[in-house]
Amino acid sequence: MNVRTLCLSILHDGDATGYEIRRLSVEGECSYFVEASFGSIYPALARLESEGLVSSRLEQQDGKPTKKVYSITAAGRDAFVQELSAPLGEEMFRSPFLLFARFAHLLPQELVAARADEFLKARQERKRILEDAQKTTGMNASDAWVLNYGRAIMDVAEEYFRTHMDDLIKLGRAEPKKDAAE
Amino acid sequence: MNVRTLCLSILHDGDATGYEIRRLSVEGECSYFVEASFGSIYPALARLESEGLVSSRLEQQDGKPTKKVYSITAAGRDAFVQELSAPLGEEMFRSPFLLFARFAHLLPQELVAARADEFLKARQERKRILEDAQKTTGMNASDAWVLNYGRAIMDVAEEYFRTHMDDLIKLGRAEPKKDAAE
DNA sequence: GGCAGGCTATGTCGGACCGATATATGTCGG
DNA sequence: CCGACATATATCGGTCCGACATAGCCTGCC
Repeated sequence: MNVRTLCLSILHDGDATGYEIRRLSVEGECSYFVEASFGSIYPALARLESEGLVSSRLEQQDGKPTKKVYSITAAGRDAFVQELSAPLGEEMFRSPFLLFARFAHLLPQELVAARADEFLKARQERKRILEDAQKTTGMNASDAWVLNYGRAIMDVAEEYFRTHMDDLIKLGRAEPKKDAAE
Repeated sequence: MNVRTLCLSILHDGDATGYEIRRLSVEGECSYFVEASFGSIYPALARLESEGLVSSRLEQQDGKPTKKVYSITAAGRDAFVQELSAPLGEEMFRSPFLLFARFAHLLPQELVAARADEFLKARQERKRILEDAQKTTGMNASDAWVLNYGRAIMDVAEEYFRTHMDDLIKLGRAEPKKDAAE
């Protein structure tokens, strides 16, 4: 599941610029399971265009820079369905915080508490994005299913973390380098 | 949170070869939130050794190729704690299956059903690995906390998916290319 | 007025990382 | 006896991220 497929999936639902694709992938309804950076989106779009899977047109705007709007072609739609029919890649989950948490006993308690708080806030922000997306209209049944699945898990993840984070913080080292302050 | 830090985290708990680090990162208790391939582990270990953060010794075995066992040094432990004290990277979750699911209405129902089944099996396998890890002895409180957090979420994810996957499958296109079979 | 900062917008580049492959050794089953 | 599998190390091409470069326009502030 590469960036090319991600671009095709967004263009399948409507025209967009590279910038908009990036924003959708980071802040949109699917930001919790697909994401891509400019460094891969722009080259991917250029290659897709050279292969005839998307087309582009320049569009002037007043008060904003000229943008390059991409549209998916018939060949692009075919390639997209083809891609979805191929074997799927593995699910991937990376959490620097959980690696950090595994070594809480090596670290000062205040640091563990601060990181835990950041983590909770980040989780709540993600949840909020999903809730906002759920309010938008023009969503098909598949999108709704995926969104509901995501929300169900995020709700539990947040709830569980909120009620157990104190146990984690208690594992942190109390009063580290006390002498330095005296 | 790079591969170097992952290697240090494993070596912090005991000596290991590159091969063992890979196996732990893919099948171990933390495989659900950290993972790395040979292509990044071996170069990372070589660089860590050149920087004096780990040391290595060759160990002959009968019935198996000679292995290169790495140990963390005092400088390595310091660097590891330093790394954990630095700002953490973002959590990342990638799911080719959920992208697939968003377009279930474009795809034949049998394909959706097959992928959903694969997905459920993969989830159950992950859960099994975590349950096995929980049974092992010699686990500290931090490890136990992380493991409990992971299990809580995985249990819900599996349960929710199992009870809702039929709704997803129903969104698939019924009887595609029927004429070809007649 | 001017100018710093922020948003929109496109793009490049170095480095990190994955996945496949190469290589070697030994076991085990058919 | 040979292919399949497991252990073990290592490299390489290609993909992708994160930081940076560039540029126009808008807003707020002193």
